[in-house]
Amino acid sequence: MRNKEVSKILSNIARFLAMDNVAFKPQAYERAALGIESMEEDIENLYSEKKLKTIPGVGEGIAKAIEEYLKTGTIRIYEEYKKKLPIDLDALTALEGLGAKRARVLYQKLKIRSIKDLERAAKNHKIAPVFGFGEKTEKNILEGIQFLKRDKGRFLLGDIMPTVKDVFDRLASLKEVKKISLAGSLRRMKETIGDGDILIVSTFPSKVVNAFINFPGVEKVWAKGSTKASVRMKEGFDIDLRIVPAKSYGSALQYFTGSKDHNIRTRLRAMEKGLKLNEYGVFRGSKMIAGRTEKEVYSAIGLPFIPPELREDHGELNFPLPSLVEMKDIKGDLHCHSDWDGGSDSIKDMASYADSLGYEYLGIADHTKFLRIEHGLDEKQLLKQREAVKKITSFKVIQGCETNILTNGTCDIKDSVLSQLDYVIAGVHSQMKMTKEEMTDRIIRAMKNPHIDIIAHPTGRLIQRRDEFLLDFDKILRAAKETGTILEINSNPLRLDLKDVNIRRAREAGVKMVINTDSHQKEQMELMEYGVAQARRGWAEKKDIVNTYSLNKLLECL
DNA sequence: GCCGTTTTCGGCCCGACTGTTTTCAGTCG
Repeated sequence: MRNKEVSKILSNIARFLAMDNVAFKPQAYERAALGIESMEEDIENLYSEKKLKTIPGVGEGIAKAIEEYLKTGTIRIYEEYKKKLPIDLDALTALEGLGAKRARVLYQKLKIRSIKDLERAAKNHKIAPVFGFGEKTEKNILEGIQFLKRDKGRFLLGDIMPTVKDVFDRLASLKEVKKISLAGSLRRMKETIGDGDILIVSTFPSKVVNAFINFPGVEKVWAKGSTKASVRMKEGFDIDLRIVPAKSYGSALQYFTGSKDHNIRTRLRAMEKGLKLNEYGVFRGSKMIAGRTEKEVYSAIGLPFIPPELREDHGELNFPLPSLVEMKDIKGDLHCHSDWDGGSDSIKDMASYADSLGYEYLGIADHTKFLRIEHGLDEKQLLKQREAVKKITSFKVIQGCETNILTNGTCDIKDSVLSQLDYVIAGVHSQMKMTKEEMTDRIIRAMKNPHIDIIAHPTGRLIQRRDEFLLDFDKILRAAKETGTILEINSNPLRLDLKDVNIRRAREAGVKMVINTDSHQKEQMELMEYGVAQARRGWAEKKDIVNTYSLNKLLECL
């Protein structure tokens, strides 16, 4: 399958063409790249069947280019462009405010190929004198480089959300704000976020903008106008505010929520119906026929309301949409730690917190003995804890444990004790760099232990910190299905493991999942919303998630 | 370069903002 590489090359050609001010071809190449990226069939098969031109966006010229690439491994015009402009375009244009055209100018005038070259030139004040650049641009470039270095430009959803919610609440309380919503990737609940987007309808935009740029925590104002303002928060990320007229609120919200690919799809769908969709509304000719609400906008182009979490151009326009799991469906949290291990709160306090969240039950699953650093419990302590749990009558607590999957796939607690607990979670906490075969076998062996019900954070990733284990995930799914093992969706914003695409694969494989917070203190139970959001991004329905079940049904399946 | 209920030529999404310029290009979303 070479679809990805073909798509990437066409997309790069598009950028080169754009730099050359070639008209319309860039969009054509970009569109073809998009068409190839999103199609199911193998492009090499299509080529051998002489069906390249059936790909949307591919015609005579691009079909020839694809043929050239599949035959020779390269495309002549692409090689020529690369020779003419040997620059790290992806890295350079990742800088806020620097696009392809100015990157080209910088190469031609200053031989800048990389971020390193750029930083050196900016520090030596070589950028500002270049025609079209200036003092401010040079300063912005330097700041941009610092920003990229520090945070790679993206933030964890869970890190950014509390601050944005605070700004959101402050805005919402202004009497000049009539309507307000989150937008962008934050509304789609992506695991990492570039910046926060907030959309409002206001009777007095300038007043709102002025209030916004003076909120506590605002460190720098990038831009302020009558329809948008953009600031850097002291935490290091940006928040963009958009002000739109009420009659366009729905279309603007749809537009600014994205994703970009979803928007391209919806616009194409509108065009097919002889309509035009933009951030101002849905238009037939010059007549506006929808725009006030998102529902109205989708309906005008013949679509049901699509939940923001699904708007990734992953088929949401074509499939019957799932009825997504919601926060209110969650009846309990099965992966919480107490002060018996490294957690900070007593089982009783954890239980009353779960009660306050409106849950029906709480599962305590403390670490076991292999994890010394977490004060893991041994067999004796687990049985003792079991007695303690039984004494709690104010709220339904069930007892599990989070046992360790050792390198050979066995676990660190005897089966004779595991069998006495209400359920068992198992997770990999050591030796994470194994080969794909070894790690896959290790986890599957654990799944085959009849006492093990749930695999915690199955792929082991820490977002932006640690890669997933090497795993044959299809094999894992088959084993989970065979053994009836439940895969965890860990809600910790650093983990979100399973991640959205894997949740969808699990769901399609008929594997059950559980959304847990892995709380080590009671307040962390609030992280559930991030896990639910990822489950929604993975198209999960209530029936796919076992902690939406009532206690009896849950115990039956554990 | 692609595409077609505006159909084989002529249009392709486009408005806001910034920083540079001295009326606009580049970038972003």
